[in-house]
Amino acid sequence: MASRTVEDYIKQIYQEQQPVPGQLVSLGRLATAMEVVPGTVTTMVKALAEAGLVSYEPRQGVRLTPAGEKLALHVLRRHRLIELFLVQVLKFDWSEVHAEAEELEHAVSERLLERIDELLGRPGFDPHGDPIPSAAGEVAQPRLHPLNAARPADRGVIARIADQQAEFLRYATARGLVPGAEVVIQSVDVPGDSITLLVQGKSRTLGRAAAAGILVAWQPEAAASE
Amino acid sequence: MASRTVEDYIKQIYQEQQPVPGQLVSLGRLATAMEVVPGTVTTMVKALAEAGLVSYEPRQGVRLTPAGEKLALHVLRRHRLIELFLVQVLKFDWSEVHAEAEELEHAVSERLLERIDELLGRPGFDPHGDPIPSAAGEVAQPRLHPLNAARPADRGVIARIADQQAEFLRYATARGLVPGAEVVIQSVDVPGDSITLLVQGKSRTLGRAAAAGILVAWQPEAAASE
DNA sequence: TATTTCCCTTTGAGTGTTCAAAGTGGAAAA
DNA sequence: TTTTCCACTTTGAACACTCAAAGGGAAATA
Ligand SMILES: [Mn+2]
Ligand SMILES: [Mn+2]
Ligand SMILES: [Mn+2]
Ligand SMILES: [Mn+2]
Repeated sequence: MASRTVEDYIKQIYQEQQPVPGQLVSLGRLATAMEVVPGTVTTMVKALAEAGLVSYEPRQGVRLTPAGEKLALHVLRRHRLIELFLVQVLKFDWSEVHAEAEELEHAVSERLLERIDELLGRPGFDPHGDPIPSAAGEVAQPRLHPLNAARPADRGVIARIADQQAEFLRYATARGLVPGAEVVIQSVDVPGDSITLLVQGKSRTLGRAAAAGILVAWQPEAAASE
Repeated sequence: MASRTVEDYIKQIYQEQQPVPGQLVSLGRLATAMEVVPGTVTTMVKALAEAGLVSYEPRQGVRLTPAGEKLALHVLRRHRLIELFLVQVLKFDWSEVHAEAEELEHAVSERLLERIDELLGRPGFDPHGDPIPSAAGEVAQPRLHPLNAARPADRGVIARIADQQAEFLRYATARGLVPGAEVVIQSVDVPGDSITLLVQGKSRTLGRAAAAGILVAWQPEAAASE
């Protein structure tokens, strides 16, 4: 059985290499993310390589092996199912489930996870819109785009909040910027570094940086073919 | 924060010294219960004493300090609330919740525990009839008696199953011997080492050893005053 | 009283995870 | 080309937990 520490390292490597699967993750990046000194990561990564979970290229970085990726997806599945369970069954706010899931993901048995999955109706996405890997390790990858790349008159549905800091999630909730909400872009102010959009009948303006944390599935424009 | 290991040792010491609170628990007993070699317990107990959780009398045994007892009750509260939650909300069988709770009791936050307690309606007893300590550390101690000490015509309600091995719990379930069930003693066969009683309209016979694992709250006899 | 026995303790060692601090490789700057 | 610099690695040590095996205390037995 992988220890709690190993599970967290593998999950972190998966997330750091997400943008470009198969990409090398530098150990410095990992050290920052795991909040340990660089020497600790070097030691740990050698152990992970020994266990066959990563391939390690000294001074270049690490990347997950198939076994590592399988483990990462299992941990992510636990994490995200637990977050959804906490929100739907125990009425937690979506801004406070992450820390809790970070612990519980290492403690739930397969049997309990299966019960939770069943009770929730085999959901595909967690409260933040992140896809929940299936028990077999498959992940949905909907084509989403950050709000900051939108153009006026674009119309779509918020699918995912990438910035999951508690403060940002509370900010987003207060403005109706939650997965499932329909949005229409009203204007993009390039010099002003902001974007204005219509959500739930209200006009909202937010900066580019904030907009970058919100991912939208755009509706295909009826007029523009191809 | 007490580690998982420390919490388990302290809980075990509490349970071993339960029959006579304040009693010394021998390290050998503890080694058997924790499934480690005796030397490990000696080392660990010194650390627990150092942390102020137990008082250690070399070659005599250990006993919890007030701080140790407080910790034990907190862990037991988590364990028992989790067991009840698994049975009531996730529809686990009461014979399979123990192992799960043994892990989760170290992973749930105070906030999550509070939600569970609230959702369950601040219950006083777990699925096996064990009292759930309050957040303040108070435990109900109903006066219960083992079935093997019953006399013919005694009448009462099963309150607790002390033998919590999965196999015994399934055996008990199949015969209606569960907390809340009314029982009337029909006969006690001393040479035959068995006892016969009426449960849910059915007559059941069980051996003394099995009867000892079932605790009953007897109804005061109407006829006998004093 | 002398001996045996059993439990408990001590010692030395190993694993997993971490840090502080010193050392090194190699890309980038000069 | 040479130097500088930063990221990475190495080394030595600590902490929590564990075991195997040897040593010791004192109650029970003879
Ligand atoms: Mn999360
Ligand atoms: Mn975690
Ligand atoms: Mn239990
Ligand atoms: Mn436990």
